[in-house]
Amino acid sequence: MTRFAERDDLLGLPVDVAPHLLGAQLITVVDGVETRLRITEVEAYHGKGTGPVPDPGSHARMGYTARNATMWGESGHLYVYLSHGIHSCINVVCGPAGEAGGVLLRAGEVVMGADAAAERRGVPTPLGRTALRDLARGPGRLAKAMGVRHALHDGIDIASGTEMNGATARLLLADELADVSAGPRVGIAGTAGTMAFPWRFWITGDPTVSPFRWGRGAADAAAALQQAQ
DNA sequence: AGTAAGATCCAC
DNA sequence: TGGATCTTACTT
Repeated sequence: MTRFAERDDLLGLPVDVAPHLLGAQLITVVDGVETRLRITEVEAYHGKGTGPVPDPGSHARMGYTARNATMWGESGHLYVYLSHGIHSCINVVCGPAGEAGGVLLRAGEVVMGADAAAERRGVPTPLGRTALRDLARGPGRLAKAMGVRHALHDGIDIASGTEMNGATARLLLADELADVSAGPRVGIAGTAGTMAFPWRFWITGDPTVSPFRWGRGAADAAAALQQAQ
């Protein structure tokens, strides 16, 4: 925990950068309130033309669109998108400008500002052990707990720490690589959600890691695979 | 213009 | 297990 992430730290392929974000801290200051999150679970997403193989599960799989524009920009910004019309989710953009890629922050432990996070989540305080564990367990909960919203903060820069709509965000890197496990991504249809893309990474044994759930297409693919054997 | 599906969460 | 809730992107 010695220094903030710079743009160059995030210049690699998302799948290579992702494990290094485990154990790092995302720090937000929203309307003067600081919250710190120890990141425990992430997923890598590439774009069209990014990396040696195409990623069929990425928002940027088909190329540049208005929605995924931030993914194509320079590293160190946050791609914040709306999921299912309800939930904001946070990605750390990786790779050089002109190449799409990001690391989705799926879960973490709130290590500072838990009361403010609970208020944003609508969770009653004081927080019990389970409520504290669940505060940022899942990508939608995580963004809400940190006060980051799609409409306000898509594109916010964590490398410069520049303010955007009342918020700043930074990333404090971990000193050492965590004990990392890898597996299929959550909620992704088809092959992209199977072990063909083991691009979900988490800190082994950490209680804040979100419970695994097969994506619809992934479940179908797995069933078809079982059938074939 | 219409529609289907979605990187999710919560209550039943 | 299904409904909420709405945006995006693809089809007619």
